[in-house]
Amino acid sequence: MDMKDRGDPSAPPASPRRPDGARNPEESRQRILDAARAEFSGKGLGGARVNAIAERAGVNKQLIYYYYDDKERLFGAVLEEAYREIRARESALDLDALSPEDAMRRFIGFNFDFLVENRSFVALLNDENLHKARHIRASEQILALHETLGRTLGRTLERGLADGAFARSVAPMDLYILIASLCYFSLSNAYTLSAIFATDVTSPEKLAERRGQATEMVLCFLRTPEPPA
Amino acid sequence: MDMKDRGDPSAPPASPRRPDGARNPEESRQRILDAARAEFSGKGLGGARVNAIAERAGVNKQLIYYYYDDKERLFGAVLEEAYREIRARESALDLDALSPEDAMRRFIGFNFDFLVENRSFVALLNDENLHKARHIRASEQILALHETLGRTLGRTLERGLADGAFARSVAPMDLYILIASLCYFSLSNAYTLSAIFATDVTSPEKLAERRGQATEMVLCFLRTPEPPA
Amino acid sequence: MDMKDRGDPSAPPASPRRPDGARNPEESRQRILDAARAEFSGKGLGGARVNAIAERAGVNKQLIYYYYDDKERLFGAVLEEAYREIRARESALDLDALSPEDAMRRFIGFNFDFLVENRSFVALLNDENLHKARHIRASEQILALHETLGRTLGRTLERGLADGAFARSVAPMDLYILIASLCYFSLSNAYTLSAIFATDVTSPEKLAERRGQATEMVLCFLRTPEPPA
Amino acid sequence: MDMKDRGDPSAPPASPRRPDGARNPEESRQRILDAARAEFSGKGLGGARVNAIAERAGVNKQLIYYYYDDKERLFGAVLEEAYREIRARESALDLDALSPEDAMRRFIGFNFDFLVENRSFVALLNDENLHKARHIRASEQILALHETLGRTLGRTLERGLADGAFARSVAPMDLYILIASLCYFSLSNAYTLSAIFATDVTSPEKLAERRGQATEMVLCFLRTPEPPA
DNA sequence: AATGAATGAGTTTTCATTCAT
DNA sequence: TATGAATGAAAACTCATTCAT
Repeated sequence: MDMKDRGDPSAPPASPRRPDGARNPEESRQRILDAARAEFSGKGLGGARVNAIAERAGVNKQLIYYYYDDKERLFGAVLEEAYREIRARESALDLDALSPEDAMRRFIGFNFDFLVENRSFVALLNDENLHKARHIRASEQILALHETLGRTLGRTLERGLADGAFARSVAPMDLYILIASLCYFSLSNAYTLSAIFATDVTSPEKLAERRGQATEMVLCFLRTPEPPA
Repeated sequence: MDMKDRGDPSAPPASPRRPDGARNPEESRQRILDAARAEFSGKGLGGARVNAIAERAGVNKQLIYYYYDDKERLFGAVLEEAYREIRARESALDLDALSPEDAMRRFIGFNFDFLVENRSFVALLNDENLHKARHIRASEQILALHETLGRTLGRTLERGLADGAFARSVAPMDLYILIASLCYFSLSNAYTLSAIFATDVTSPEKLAERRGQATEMVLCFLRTPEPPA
Repeated sequence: MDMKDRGDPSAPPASPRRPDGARNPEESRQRILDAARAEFSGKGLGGARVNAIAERAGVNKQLIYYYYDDKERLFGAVLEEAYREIRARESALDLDALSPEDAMRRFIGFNFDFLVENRSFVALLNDENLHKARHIRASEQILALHETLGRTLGRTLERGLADGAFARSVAPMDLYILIASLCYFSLSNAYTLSAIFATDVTSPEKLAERRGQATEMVLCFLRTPEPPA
Repeated sequence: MDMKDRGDPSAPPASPRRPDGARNPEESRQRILDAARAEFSGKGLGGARVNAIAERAGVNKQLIYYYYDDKERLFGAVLEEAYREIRARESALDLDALSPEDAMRRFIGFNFDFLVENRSFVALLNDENLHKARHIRASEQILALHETLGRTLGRTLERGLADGAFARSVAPMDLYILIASLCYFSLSNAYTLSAIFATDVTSPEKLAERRGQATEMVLCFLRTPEPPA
């Protein structure tokens, strides 16, 4: 768990030029993307300022338009990169190599940890929902990333049902949503919850505790046979 | 379950005047509040337009300033009203009159249903988190509303532990967060989830199913004794 | 010939407020319109600067948007007012009270003089043609103004044919276009013609001469029977 | 009448390279000029976009600056080429070989036809007038092209007066302007006229008719002796 | 001869807010 | 209590032009 959230690179390197002064288009693009992610996750699409992004990135504002056309598309590109990252890491979990229960623990733990360490992704998603997922739906890339999402989880589930580790049958999508709920909510709503309970609900201790509870909860659920209706 | 979400009153009554032509300050205030809620929940604080709110409310823009001083305070007032409503209904549940398990089912069901029927509240909270709960923290009223939040849930929990219905001890706040997670996430992230899974995750059927799963999950969890660490 | 071209009011009154300091929305609107006409006719729609219009009008720039929504619509409003003026004056000519030949002379003379004194109208029309008459076609008002345009000219023509003053039958629209050509071109192309001929083609003497020639030309044409094809 | 208007080459050849892959500076220059003419005549100097010109020409934007320094000079070059063409064709008419009346018919017909087939030239001139003929006056080449313009027409006029074909003495420049008026106006103002009269004033039939009328008008005028003042 | 990257100045437009009645 | 007029600051975006290769 050594990932770093690109969400808030407070100290932008002075210039996108290479030490030798040469231009570096690839780096420029990436710096813009990083700065945009920080700005968007902190202020939302509407609240983000293109000016601020340019400053954070240390590039001329117009360069943003040169590469990304407009704010909307930049937002889409940021989302795309963020999704690509989580899905890539998820694919690397190699759940099939673990026992169903361990695989499930690992999947839940990964999701929890990823969100904790990528708080900006949480903020991005919230905002994307405000905009009715407009950018996601416009991005074939993002949609393609998720075609296999249910698959891995589904396989683990089936293996568990087969070997008796699990006793309840759930649709993979539903299971995914339940898991994501438990990982996501206390981060997405960290500020309101903390205000209301007058305590920091994202302190390391609380997070550790909640990570355990989420895992437990899902496993309890899967282990218990569905009660007869 | 007959509550109506004030979130989107698309057709504003023609005028805040009463039939007899007299002015009606209370109604004006409320119309502004309703319009603001619709606008804020649809566009966020940053994306909402004071102009649009005035139009929705069918009042002059300046009247908004007359009553609410500025956009921020208007947002705060909207939040306040929304919180007041959910907490008031929650208090009316009379959990103590039910068996611990039934009380727990009722509490979860209520939360689930309330959010389903008040999608605008979900949107409002998301946005408030983007702003680091600034308005909530500034509102003594909202904070006061929550002083007893853990209490009722805690009592139910203790009753269940006492009579053997529950076997696991959780801090009421943590339990509340777990429950809220399961109720809230698929609504707050309905658009992104629906896009990604290429299906409507908030169809009535899916919602009913998820309501059941959330309840089951929490009860399984509470019934199962904590495994020895 | 005492009309004044509103095209270039170089010295804008300092403020749209009345001497007593009161606001004066009607005057504000008109000042914006006048300033816009000057700016548009001098620079074209694309070259005109909203800023410059605001300064000329002595009003806040935003007021322009308050009244006219955007630059395009402002341009349309300017066109509309200009067309309304020429057509109103034209209607006031009372051609039916004159002999056909005098009526024709008067019509031609009026058109010539109007354009000379409203050079900004000529510039406006040129620009509108660059934009494929987009604004005219969008304006029902302008279109309505012209429904009777051919009528008056047609009547004069017929009267002349009836009493033998004229010997050639032309469609009123065609006649109108021929007349307008002779009045319009040396004004619309004054700069290029003057450059090419290294002389001022719009000197008062030249204009007077051309006015006479245009009249003569049309009358010669109308008096001469159409040669057998 | 087989000339083609370079005004709107919508499909730019794929590349300025020759089939053998070699660079082709002369072609690049010409492609830029053609693209510029299309863009300028469609949008005006102010509305034209250097970017768009580059795209139309299929060359890199910077190449435009390499060859033409800036937008203004490019516009001047376009004008220059356009003027060169019309004057060259005009010189080739060989009016002196015809009877005065035929020569006059030919001159008028040529002007009419040239403008019909070079609508972009008309648009260019309109725009140049918006800019007070700045570019023409700056171009010695263009000015030189016109030194003899009045000459040919003047000779035809004199021949006609001498042999009695014409009865009216006009300054060649004035005659030129009258002729040009009749040829130019319904093209320069085609859109506004068509809008106002709710008909296409540049349909082939209308054009043919107007061509005849213009010729007739000028000849009537020249044949009729000036009335005593 | 030709190109992709980068920029600075400016443009329209938006928007919360205040003025004056 | 309610409104139409007016404003200043800032926003996104545009565009001709230059840099560096």
